[in-house]
Amino acid sequence: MPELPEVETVIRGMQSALQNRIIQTAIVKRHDLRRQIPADFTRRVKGKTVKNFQRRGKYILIRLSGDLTIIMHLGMSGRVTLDSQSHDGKHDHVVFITDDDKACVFTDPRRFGFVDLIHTADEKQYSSFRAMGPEPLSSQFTWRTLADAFRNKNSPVKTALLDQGNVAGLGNIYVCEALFYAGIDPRTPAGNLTAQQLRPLVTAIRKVLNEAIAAGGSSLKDYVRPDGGLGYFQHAWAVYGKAGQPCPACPGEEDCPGIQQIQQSGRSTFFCSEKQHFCEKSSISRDEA
DNA sequence: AAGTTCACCTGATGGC
DNA sequence: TGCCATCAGGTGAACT
Repeated sequence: MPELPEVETVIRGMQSALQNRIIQTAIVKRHDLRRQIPADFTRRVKGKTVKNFQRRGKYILIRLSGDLTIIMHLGMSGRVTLDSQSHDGKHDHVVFITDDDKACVFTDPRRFGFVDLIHTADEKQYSSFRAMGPEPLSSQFTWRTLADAFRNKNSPVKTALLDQGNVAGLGNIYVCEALFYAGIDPRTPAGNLTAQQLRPLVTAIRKVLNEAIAAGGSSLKDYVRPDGGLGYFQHAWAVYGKAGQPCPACPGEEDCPGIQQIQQSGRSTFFCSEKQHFCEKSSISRDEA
């Protein structure tokens, strides 16, 4: 399920349900997720107060009393259920019981996600965060920072945007969508892009993320928000998962081939080659960079 | 060294 | 009904 908008939706749900609650206990039913859950996890979080929540890229940070931070990642199939009525499902891995006797359950069939616990002071050194790029919805993210990150890169802009070291939180869906709105061919080498293309790209990234957050994320497969409601941004996808369908930007135009699907770095890319233009390397891009 | 492929794991889907 | 192949929102190690 989870790219930045889905993670943000999960955090907002957890925040309203768990903020200022005390963790009575945390039952770890399986330690062997993508990373091992620390053996002393339960002992260390028991009795702690949930202070607040933050997001870094696709990672959920849960601040506890005692200067501890739970780091949670949803992988491909991770879910969080609040006020859960049952937590004995096959893939229910961690259950938090709070002082209002409610259960918050972390479920992840594929176990690509994980739950970890660190001292808050060690966060900057945490391996996942050390080389992570700027938050795309922050003022730190500009066409200039993207230009710096893309300089001399030959990998396709689609692949470069998925690299969390260039910009944090983007995944396959929203990269396809953003490149569509920016009118950029996903096969363009990242280093070829000029300010002319990078400005609308930054705008498009912010637009798709903000709209998806407002819609409660995209519900794919059986993903639901922590409160049980469905996100509905999947209905707003322009290109993702729409191979063979008409391009929404050029309906009825004879020279529009419709949405095409290709593979890039082993992942599906959806785009319209009529609306999205390939950018040749220009001397201008080198001069500006 | 940058760029690509693969492995990690389970479930859903579709063809035969 | 079953069996097999393919695909899926992510990440990082192991290749070239």
